[in-house]
Amino acid sequence: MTRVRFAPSPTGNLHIGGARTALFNWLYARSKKGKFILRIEDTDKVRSKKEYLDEILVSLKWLGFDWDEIYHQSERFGIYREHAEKLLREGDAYTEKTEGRGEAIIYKVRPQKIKINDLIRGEIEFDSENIKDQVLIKSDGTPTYNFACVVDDATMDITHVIRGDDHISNTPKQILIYQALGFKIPEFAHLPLILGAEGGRLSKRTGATAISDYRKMGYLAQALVNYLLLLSWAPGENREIIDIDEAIKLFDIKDVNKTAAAFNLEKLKWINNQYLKNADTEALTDVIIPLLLEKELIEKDNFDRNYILSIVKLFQARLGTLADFADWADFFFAKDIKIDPQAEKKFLSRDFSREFGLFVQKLEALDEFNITAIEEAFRSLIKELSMESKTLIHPIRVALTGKTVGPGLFEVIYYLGKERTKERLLQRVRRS
RNA sequence: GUCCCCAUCGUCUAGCCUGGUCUAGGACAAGAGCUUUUCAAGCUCUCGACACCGGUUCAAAUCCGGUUGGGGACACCA
Repeated sequence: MTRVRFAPSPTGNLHIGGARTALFNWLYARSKKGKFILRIEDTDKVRSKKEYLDEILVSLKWLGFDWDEIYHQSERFGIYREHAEKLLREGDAYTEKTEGRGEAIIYKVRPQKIKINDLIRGEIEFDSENIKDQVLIKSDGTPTYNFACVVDDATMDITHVIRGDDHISNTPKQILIYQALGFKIPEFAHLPLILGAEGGRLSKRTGATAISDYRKMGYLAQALVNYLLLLSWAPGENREIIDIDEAIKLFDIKDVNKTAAAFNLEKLKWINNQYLKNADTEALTDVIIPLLLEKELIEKDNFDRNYILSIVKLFQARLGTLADFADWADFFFAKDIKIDPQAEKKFLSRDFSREFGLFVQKLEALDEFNITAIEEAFRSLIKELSMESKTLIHPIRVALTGKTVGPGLFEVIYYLGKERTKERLLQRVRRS
């Protein structure tokens, strides 16, 4: 039975890199019909925080990575000590006393070559002469990362250790301990790192890194997972949009790339748009409503869901993120619209009192207020005024929406309704 | 400094294992145009890469070696 694990440390939020490691472990487990185990590496009592743990679990669930078992290292200190004492008895480790502190247990590294056969990279060889003796149990009684990791992976029957590239140099140290303890050595697969846009380490400066931040920014979990997947694996046949169930079928750890990949927000946004435009509009409306409430564009228990649904439909194909909706469609909900100063300057610096006034009259005269009728009214007006349609369309759009971009004008007018359209246009009419 | 990993368009990648079908394919971004109602949607087109040097071979993006470049690790952090 394949057993893999994701072992986050609750000393910070779940970030892009961690999510990617979790993704490949989870994907591997599901593709092999094995188990995905979550292990919380909370041996650092000072830096580990409950709120980080909660955030990590919520983010993993949001991404859809359900786990089969969960363990906390802080509950297993006895197990680590037992194993360390075994090494002590067998002469593979020694103790060292530091002033003012307790006694540390240290593993004695003996000369040898260490080979690992990485599932992604092939054979990697190390010489133990480059490895110092390893502290197993610190003088405060807590285990070190490399030791707890080995004891846990072995006792939890982990068959495949899939983790970031940055752990390659930990691997020989850990193999030494596996051997000393007589444990079976698991398979290793080291994933390439994700770099920031400028090639360096992924940091706050190169964009938000916490998964919860992407959620807040309006990215869909499926889109984020899809993007992360593409960062070092390709489904083939030039496909980019792939749902997780299909990825489970096609995934093979051997196909994972060796090269570090730069994180690119533009592409993430594009993928997010692909998911957004294909999303079920009803479901999309339900996730958008809370965002509108938050922005106070609608009031709790006092909004027309069907109306919101029709507006969502209007914007769905062009949204980059969910947050874009509130920014782009605000004029459908706000009482006082914000006019973009640039737009005002460009399209409303001249007086359109006459044109707007006449257009309002045309709209008033309509028997039926629908998109076709509105367009016909507009077309007849520009004909009478011998104007080009765009010279009037843009000013009207800015007066109604405050923006230079948006859905088709006649749809905007229709969904805005006759009253609000009139009101916003007449605000621009100077009485003489 | 020592050890380790990596190297195809600006970015993500396909191809590499099993050399010829590669004047290297796709996507994002960028640029141009169309959509005579905008673009932040759609469509069309353009720009753009096998890091370098040597070797093996009839033939190398593909195999081998080196150089250069990038990244990572060297804690009683995880």
